[in-house]
Formats: sequence, C-alpha cells, structure tokens
Amino acid sequence: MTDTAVNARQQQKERTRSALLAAALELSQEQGFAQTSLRQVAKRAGVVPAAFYRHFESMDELGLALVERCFTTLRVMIRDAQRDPQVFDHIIDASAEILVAAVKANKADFAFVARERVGGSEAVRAAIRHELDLFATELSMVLVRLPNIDKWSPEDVLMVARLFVRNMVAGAEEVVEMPEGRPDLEVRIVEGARRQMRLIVLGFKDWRS
Amino acid sequence: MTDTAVNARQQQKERTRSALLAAALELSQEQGFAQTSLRQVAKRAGVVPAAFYRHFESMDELGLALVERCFTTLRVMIRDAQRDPQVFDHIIDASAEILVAAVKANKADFAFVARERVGGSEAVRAAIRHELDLFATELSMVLVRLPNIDKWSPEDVLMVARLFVRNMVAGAEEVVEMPEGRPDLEVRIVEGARRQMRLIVLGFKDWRS
DNA sequence: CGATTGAGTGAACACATGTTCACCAAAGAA
DNA sequence: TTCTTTGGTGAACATGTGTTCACTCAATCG
Repeated sequence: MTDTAVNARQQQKERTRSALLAAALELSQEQGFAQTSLRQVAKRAGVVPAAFYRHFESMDELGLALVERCFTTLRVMIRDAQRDPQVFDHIIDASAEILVAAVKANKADFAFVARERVGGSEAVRAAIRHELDLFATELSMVLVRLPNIDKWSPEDVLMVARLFVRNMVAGAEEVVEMPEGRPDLEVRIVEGARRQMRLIVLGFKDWRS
Repeated sequence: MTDTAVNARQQQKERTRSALLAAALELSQEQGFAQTSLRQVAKRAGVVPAAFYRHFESMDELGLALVERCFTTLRVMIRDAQRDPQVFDHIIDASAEILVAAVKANKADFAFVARERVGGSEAVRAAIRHELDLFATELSMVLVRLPNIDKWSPEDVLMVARLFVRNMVAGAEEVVEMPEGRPDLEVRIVEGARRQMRLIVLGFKDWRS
C-alpha cells in the first residue's frame, strides 16, 4: 500500500486529532489556552477524556502542535505575499494592510500566538519565541535588499527586523482584541500601523553605526 | 481619633491584605495570574481560604487591585526620572537604561503587567490596556516639547507615543524573560532597545503629514 | 477465514478548586 | 464592665480536574 493510502484507520485517527486541535484552538480563543482543560477539549471534540491520550501525551504537547500549525499557516501566507512583485515594491505601505487581512483571516491562530507568546506555559512560550526569532531572521534577509539598508551591518539589519516583527505582533494583538463589527476601528489600526512603519523607515537613510 | 489612628484592627487587616497581594504577585511570577487559585494565594499568605473573602470578592478583584498598585509604583518611578533635568536632556539615550533599571528593580510588578496585559482575564486585561493608554497620553505631552515634534499634529504625536510605549512594553517583556545572572544578555537588550529608539527618533525631522 | 491491533469507551480514583456556614476570640464602643 | 463588631477559623459541599484501567469492536493483517 502507498503511504497516502485510503487507510480508513489512519484517516479516522487524523480526523479526531484535528478535531482535538480545533477544539483547543476554539477554547483558547474563548478563555485562553492555559485555562483550557484536557476534559473540555475532549468534550468539544466529541470524544471521551481518555481518548485524548491516544493523540497527545499532555496538554503541553497539544499546545506545541498548535504553535507549529499556526506558524506554518503564517509562513505560507507571508511567502505568497512576498511573491507578488507589486507588493514587494511598496512593501511598507502594503505590509500594514497585509497584516490586518492576514490576522482577520486567521484570527484564531493569531490570537493563540499573541496570547500564549507571553501568558502560556514555559514550553509553549519558548516555542513561540523561537518561531518569532526565525521570522525576524527571515525578514532581515528581505530587508537587506532595500535601498539604504544594503550597506548596514548584519546586526543592525537584524535589529530593525526585530523592530518590525515586534510591531507586527503588537498590531496583530490590536486586531485580535478588536471588537466584532467595528470597521472604523480597523481602518484606524491600519492607518496607525502604516504611519509607525513609515516613521521607522524614514530613519533608514540617516542611520549610522 | 484621627483617621490614621494606630487602630490595631485596621492595621492588622491592612497587613493581611498586603500579604494576600504579595502572595498573588509571587505566584503570578511563578505560574501566571490566571493559573493562580484563591486557595494558593490564601495558603501562601498564611490564612485560611475563607478569610480571602474578607478582603476581596473574587480573584478578579484582587487582580484589579494588583494592576492599580503596579501602575502607581511605575508612575512614581517615571515621574522621578522626568524630574532629573540631565535625564530629560538626553531622554532617548537614557530611556533605555532607565527602563531596564526600573524593570529589574520591580521585576514582579512588570512581569505581572506584561503577562496579564494579554493573557489574563477580560477585566484585568481591560484595566491594563486603559493604564497603558493613559501612559501614552502622558508621554505625548512630554514628547510635544521635543524639537521637530512641536509642530506635529496631535494625532501624530500620540501615534509616536504609542510606538514608544509599545516598544517599552516589549523591552520590559525581554528583561522579564531574561534568565537570572546573565549580565551579558542585559547589555544586549539595553543596546538593542537604545538603537531602536534612536532609529525611530531619526525619522522625526523628516516626518510630514 | 480467524487472529491481532488499536482508537475510542465508561467507570473509577485521588485530588484541587470556589463557596457556604456556624463559630470563635479579640478589639472597639457603650 | 458588658455588648457589639469583625477578621480569621475549620469543616463541609458540590464540582472539575488529570490519569488509570479493563473493556469493546471494527479495521487491518496473515
């Protein structure tokens, strides 16, 4: 048999595994991951508590799987955005809108990352920080191709990449906390984020050391 | 009797109240406020669980009291720093060191604010966000006296104030998460924060609209 | 086909939680 | 002094928790 066989056994297992992940993500959005219990997750996934252990050793392991899944989603999105040349040309002006659109489309994922980045368990926190660091490194490889920056030292490029990531996370937090059905607030957030990005970029050409 | 009378009754009450607050702050630092139970707080404060209710209606109310206390501490610190004219003259270069020193001196308070700002209960989160907004407003009144900025629109000044507060919070988070006894990491954080601030400031003179 | 594997069950456990209640003893008021 | 107020006690409660165990029964294997 092929390893992507229509193996009903594995298929069913994968289905309840995603049900557990989805349930955990939902509950995290409602009350935070740390306040979410194994039993709640199992119940919402339509499964008995003991069955949880067939898929994860503990809630911590479930949390790490969730982090991984969120960042894969996120990474694909950023990659697609970068591929669009029009976006790359106006990277600063566009990035604010892209961010808001991305966050809105995957609100649950971003909410999880934003909340558990600082509030969650030690293991989950460390995993998220690591992923964000990776992000900053990737971003610095994009930034180094921008005018003015191309002559900076690698440390400075990384510094400004971190500054961007930090403000993206903060922007994501704002969108996540945004009440439902308030498009006026949304444009305010986009506008504020864009201005902050532009202000930062303005300093590029005068940066030394 | 005067209202600051050596009233043994009130005195004792106030003492166990602070014991409860201190216990809650300690436990928050170890495991997060949301994961801290009423019984744990009572036990560490050396009191029976039922006694908790003589001081707070719920853990949520205790959390709000903690937020208030943290920000009063913080406000005093910033006010003292502003009063020093030497600091005000080199506000940007100094602010990074001040921040790190302040965070290190009141690590528990800052850790609480940083964590519960996004991970805590709805009520606690709202309270912290409100206090931080107040902070940004206060800061904008300081910033408006700086060269270049004095002609900006009020919205733009507030925007840059928010940018600063956001990065201060992020810097505080870094210090809080910093492992014990790693002074090398500390200077890296100070240096990084200072560079980011300087980069932002560089944009001031070219800002328009 | 019969044997085996393994995802999901349901009950039980030992414990921690928030909240209540009647009670106590000391501080303060009369 | 006696009476009242009140911060703190200890026991009890109902409920939610993580984890275990022997079990079923359908999909898979030989």
